[in-house]
Amino acid sequence: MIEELRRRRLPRRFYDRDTRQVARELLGMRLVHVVDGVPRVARIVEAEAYLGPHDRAAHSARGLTARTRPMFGPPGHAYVYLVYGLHHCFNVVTEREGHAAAVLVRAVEPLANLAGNTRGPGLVCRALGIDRRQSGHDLLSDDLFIARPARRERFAVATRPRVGVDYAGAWARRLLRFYVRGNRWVSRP
DNA sequence: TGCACGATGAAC
DNA sequence: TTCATCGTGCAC
Repeated sequence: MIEELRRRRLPRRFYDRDTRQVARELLGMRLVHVVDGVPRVARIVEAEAYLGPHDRAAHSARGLTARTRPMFGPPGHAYVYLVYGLHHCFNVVTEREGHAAAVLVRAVEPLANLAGNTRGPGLVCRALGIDRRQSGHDLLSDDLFIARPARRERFAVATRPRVGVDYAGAWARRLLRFYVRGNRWVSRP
């Protein structure tokens, strides 16, 4: 199964595009983390786009720091950070190097070797075994990557404001959160 | 060196 | 609605 998933791994050019487009198309994709030789597999059902330094809700809006460095790097890499001192959030870096945009994976549907709740970004990381040691990790690697499903899946996409960014003024009201309509694993339908 | 504050989750 | 909990970023 793991070789099949690796064959369907998304190429660099998938990530090197408009961040909203990437966020929307990430829905339905398989997020895979191999832990102790066991592939944990989940279907992405909710994601948020963070457009770049001009986006007041994005971490890159406060400039390049040791923490946010991966956001400023090439697309197709992980950006993982700690929020509220206890939860990790997994992001996918998008667009050309230097653009500093990313997509936050907010919820996934468990498919294989996952235990527990996955409705929310902190819970996604807990279930998949992701923490900030994975920040900067290449998503074209063999142990942490995103793959296409074996067959096309049809679903409707809902668009909403992002969660937890009220401090960002008008940017908080932008419709940059996408999820699979009707999916029971979405964190906030 | 100190301090205010989260791209959250769980309990009440 | 409240609170846990600590790395980060920026003010002294």
